[in-house]
Formats: sequence, structure tokens, C-alpha cells
Amino acid sequence: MNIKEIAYLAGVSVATVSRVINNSDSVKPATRERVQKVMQENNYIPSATARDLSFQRSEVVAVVVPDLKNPFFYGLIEGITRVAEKNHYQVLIFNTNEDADKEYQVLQAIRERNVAGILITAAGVRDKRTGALLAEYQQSGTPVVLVDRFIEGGDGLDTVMADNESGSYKAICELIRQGHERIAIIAGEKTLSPVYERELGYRRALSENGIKIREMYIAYGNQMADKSYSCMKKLMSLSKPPTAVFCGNNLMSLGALRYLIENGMAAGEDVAIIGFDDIDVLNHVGIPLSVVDRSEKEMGRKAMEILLRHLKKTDTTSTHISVPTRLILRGSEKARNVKPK
Amino acid sequence: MNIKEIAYLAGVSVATVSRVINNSDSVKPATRERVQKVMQENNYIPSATARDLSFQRSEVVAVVVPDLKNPFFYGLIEGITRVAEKNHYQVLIFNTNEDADKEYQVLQAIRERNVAGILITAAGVRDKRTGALLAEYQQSGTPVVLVDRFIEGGDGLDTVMADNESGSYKAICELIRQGHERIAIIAGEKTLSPVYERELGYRRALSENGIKIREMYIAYGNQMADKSYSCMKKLMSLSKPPTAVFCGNNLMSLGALRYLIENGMAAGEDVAIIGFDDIDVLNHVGIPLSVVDRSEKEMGRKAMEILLRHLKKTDTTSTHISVPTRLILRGSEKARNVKPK
DNA sequence: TTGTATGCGTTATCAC
DNA sequence: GTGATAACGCATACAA
Repeated sequence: MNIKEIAYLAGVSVATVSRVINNSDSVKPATRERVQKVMQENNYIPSATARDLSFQRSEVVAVVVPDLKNPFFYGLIEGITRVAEKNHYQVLIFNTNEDADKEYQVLQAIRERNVAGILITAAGVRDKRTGALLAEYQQSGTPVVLVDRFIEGGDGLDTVMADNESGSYKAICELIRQGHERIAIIAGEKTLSPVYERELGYRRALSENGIKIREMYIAYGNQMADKSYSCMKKLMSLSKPPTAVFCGNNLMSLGALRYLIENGMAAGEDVAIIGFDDIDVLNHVGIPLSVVDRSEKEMGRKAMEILLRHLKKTDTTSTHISVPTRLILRGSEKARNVKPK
Repeated sequence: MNIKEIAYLAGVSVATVSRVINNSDSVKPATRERVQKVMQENNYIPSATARDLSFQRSEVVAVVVPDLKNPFFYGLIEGITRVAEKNHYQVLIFNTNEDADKEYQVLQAIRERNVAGILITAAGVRDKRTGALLAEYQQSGTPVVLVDRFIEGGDGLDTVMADNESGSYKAICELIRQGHERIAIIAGEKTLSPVYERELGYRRALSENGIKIREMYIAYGNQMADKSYSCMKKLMSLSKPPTAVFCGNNLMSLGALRYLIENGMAAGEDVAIIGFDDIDVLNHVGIPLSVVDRSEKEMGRKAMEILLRHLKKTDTTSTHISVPTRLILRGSEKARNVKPK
């Protein structure tokens, strides 16, 4: 059942049917109703494929994330999806597993399909190809929004980021207030902007409070729990181990917690821990992890809204949104042997 | 840049270019290379939209799930995605939030786009419209695979389910072995097949072991943590509260655990708990929850594989796969005041 | 082995 | 207001 048959049955031309479908232009109410009735009766579904081909643009947005296992990205996707479906957009999801090569392939594959826009938390933040490709998309009229991570060569692109530096800063200041001086950070992959910014906040907080920054207290992992576990191990094996550890993201907090537990220690007792991004499950089971929280759903919503703004009117100005963070204290910022000032 | 321009530049016809793209038929190696070179040089990307329109089928599969927040479903999606991308399929994801109406709308919307197939964990398992629509898809050549849940009117459809009854049975038998007799179950929404099957396993285990089934020990929730929390509260407020509780899914386990913790009780100490579906986070933080585990990734992989089989050769026979479960004991199946037989 | 011509289901530009 | 008809970019039956 296609537009032609409907036209025939309704005794009008395809052009008129098309007008009815897109309730555009002026169609005499009588004919409009007649056409609609025929469409109803025949359970007619217009072909999005044909529409896309003719229109040269689809109502599908591509979402590219580096790690579907990380709940942060699920929250993000939920925010995106919520706004997308309200505006009749569908969401094509791609997982790159933090692999820049795979990401490049994905971005190539997306090209074939005529997506309306791209929302991406990039893996290959320093991959020239990725940056070039995204810029190309943007220039050819397919808007790109960078979410959570900046990318080299992505200067003209819109961004939705968290206020990482300040979030991290707040966390470290709290640790200092709790009396900690030997404060470590388990950061992630250095090249990622959130990682870098969180480290900046860490450094600023220490500096402003007159605490010497010791490089041995800065450990670099890779956004995953396992590597964070190793980092924690290394930190706690120092001759003067830290009394407080700030973890770069949710999964990394878990890795650190795991090390503590396996070694008979407790967060908030033996060592202070503050994480970045909340871990919902822990709240159900009474593990009081203090965290820097940000609203990933909000980030997703904002990102999709920016995209829509570009799609509706060709708004060429690029917008940069920073989503605030807030420190949630639940007790793990303390340690038994450290007294608040 | 389209196929026509490439044809012109390579000095051949569009048909030849098309043949090269789909490396089909016989094309003289020389011309093939020439065409490929031109495509390379011009950075040509074929239009999937046009291909889909001509071919009357796309390489996109729709995945419909009821709750993206539930880690089970993202495990499932990961399994699906993994197989999909290996076969050059892309994945369109829809979240229905357990809302049958929304699900129906989603399924309607999918119709417009020419998806190759549908993988669905249905929300409206008793909604005639849903069943009818899915059957219609199947008949019109768009294969449908039911994952995790049966659906009314979906008899001819392929299925990938877990062995719920047996998983549940094993869990309850273990509780009985641990000496429990007052064993409760927090089930979910009654109409869902996994819920029903898990209850069946529960009943069978009790019966076979000569333990009387008491309806007051059977609580019905709704797959979510909050409702499970209420169920737990009700159960523990009975004059003879259960000494062991079997929870219907991962989120429901969390709700139950939360009740215990808020009331100063511990799983495996004051009350025995066994959950259905593992909760990875708990393993990081040393909370030993015993669970019936199943591989959601495996379920996703199988589901996508079945779909592919249908797409490759029009294999009309419907297949039904049952993924095994296994009981993982970590200690929470015990209770201080209950001694193993 | 290669080319021509038609169809896929819409939208859009003209006319009328 | 409405109707032909040419795109849109590709696949393919049929010719050559």
C-alpha cells in the first residue's frame, strides 16, 4: 500500500495525498477528510525510507558512546531518547568500547545512512581522522554535539560538558576540610578532557590550601574498574599511603572499593573515598559512598535539544553548555585516623 | 557524490558501479579496479537510504525493551549489538518503560522505517494489539524474536527465553537444604511469563520437598525496586515472617536488600536472600548476594542470530531457545537462626 | 561483461 | 486547490 494507491482510491493525485500526509499547504477540508479516511481504511503507513530519500534527510539521530556497560551512558541515552521521541526522532546507538579505530568505522558507517545529527562521547579524542570526519559532518549540514568529552579538531562543534574541574575541586576541598593531607587521585586516561579537568580541580584545591602536590599520589588508569583496582593497590603500597582517595569515575570507584574490601578495609573508616558519578546500587545496600554527582539525563536532554535547535532553524552559532555538579556527602569522605580541622 | 557521477568519471554505466559496490555478478577485474579507484578518490559513500528503498529492506534491526535502567537489558543489548555489527546491521533502540500503550506506538512508528527485523521484550504481553501487530510483521516478512517474555498471540514467533522455572526451582531447593521452611517469594507482575515461571519453580520446589505453600508468602510486585521494598516490608511484618526470601529480579533484590538494611538486618544473617540475575556492583563491594544467574549477553546473541538466520534464507520454521541458568552461592542463602538439615 | 531503462515511495516544482 | 512530473540514489531485468 503506497501513496499512489491511496491517491487512486481517494480519486486524487499523489501530490494531494502527500500534502495531506504532511498536512502542509492548502487542501480543501473535504478532500483532506476523504484522503484521510482512505488512509485509515487501508491502514496505510508512509515509507520513511522514501521520504528520507526525497527529503535528503532522515529523522534518525546517531548516538555514539564508548561504554554501554557504564551506567552513566545509559542515563545519558535515556535523556537523549526522551527528548528525541517527543520530537519524533529515532535513536541509532553505537558502542565503541573506547576503541578509536572502531569509532572511526562506526562514523564511516553512519555516513551511509542519512542521519539528522550525531551525538558523541568520543573515544578517539586525539584521532585526527575522527576530528576531521566530525567537522566534515558538521560542515555538510549534519550537526554534531560533543558530549562529556572534547576532541581534537572539534572546535566548531557544540558541546555539553559537566563542570568537572569545579566538581573535583569541591570534593578535594571537602577532604581537606576533613583533615586529610595525603590525598590521592585515581585519574583515567590522560587524553580525555574530563580526566584532565578533574585533575586540574584536584591540583587547584591542593594548591589553594597550601598542600604540596606529590606526583606519587596521582595515578592514571583507564576509566575501568580493574585498572583502578591496580592503581589503588599501588597507592596503598606506598610507604606513606594516602589517607584519602578521589576516584575519577563510577567504575573506578568500584575498583578502588574492591581493593579496600579485599584487604579488610572500609571506605570512610580506614581510607576516605570520594567518587565521581553516583552509583545507585550502593544506596540500596547501605554503602555510604560520597560522590560528585552530575545529571547525566540532563546532559542527554540538553545535547538533544541543541541538536534539534540546529535542525529546526539552521542556527549556525555553536553553543557550549556546562552542566553543574554537586557534592553528595554520605560519610566515606572521613577516615578514622584523620581528624577534621 | 552519487553513483551516477562515479559512473561518469569511471567511464562506465551506473549498473556496473552498482555491481562493483555489491561485488556481485561478474565484472571484469580491470573495470572493477578502475571503478574502485574512482570511488576511493572521490570518497564516495553509497546511500543506504536509496539502497533500502530499492531493495525494499534495510539493514537496521529494531530492539524494543521495557526498561533501559535495568542492567539486564543493557547486557542483552550488548549481546545483540555485538552480533549485529559483525553482520553489518545497525540497531535502533526503543525503551517502552513497561508501558503497553507506548509500546504499541513504538511498534507503529517502526513500521514506517523498513527494519529488517524486531527483537522485543514486550511490555504489553496481554495487549491484543501488540500481539496482532507483531504477528503481522512476521507474516509480512519482517521476522520477530521474542526475548525473555512470551506474549499473547505471538505463537508463531521465535523465542529466546531463560530457563526460569528450573532456575527458580534450584534456588528454592538450596534454601530448603539450608534448613528454611518459611520461604517467601517476591514475584513481579503476574502476567509476565518469566514471573509466572519463576513462581512455578518456587511452588514445585516446595511441593516436592513436602513444604506447604502459603499464599501469604507470595508477594507480587512490578519488576521495580520500590515495589519490592514494600513487598519485603509486608512479608517481614507477618506474625511469622519468612526466614528466606527469593527475589524475582535484580532490581527487586535491591529493593528487598534496602528494606533489610534500613531495618538493621543483613542478608545471609537475619534473613536469607537469593535473587534472580546477578548484580555486578555488589561483587565489587563485598556484598555476598546469592543469585540465579543467566547470561543476558548470550540471550542477546542468540536472539540476533536467529533473526539473521531468517534474513539470510527465508527459514520459516520458528525456533525456540532456552538459555540455562545457574545458581551462584555466595552466602546470602543462609540465616543465623536456621540450621542446615 | 556491460549498458539501458524502469521501479522503489516520496517530495517538490511547476503548471493549471 | 489540485494535478502532472521530475527528482532523490540505487538495484536489476532485460538487452546487447
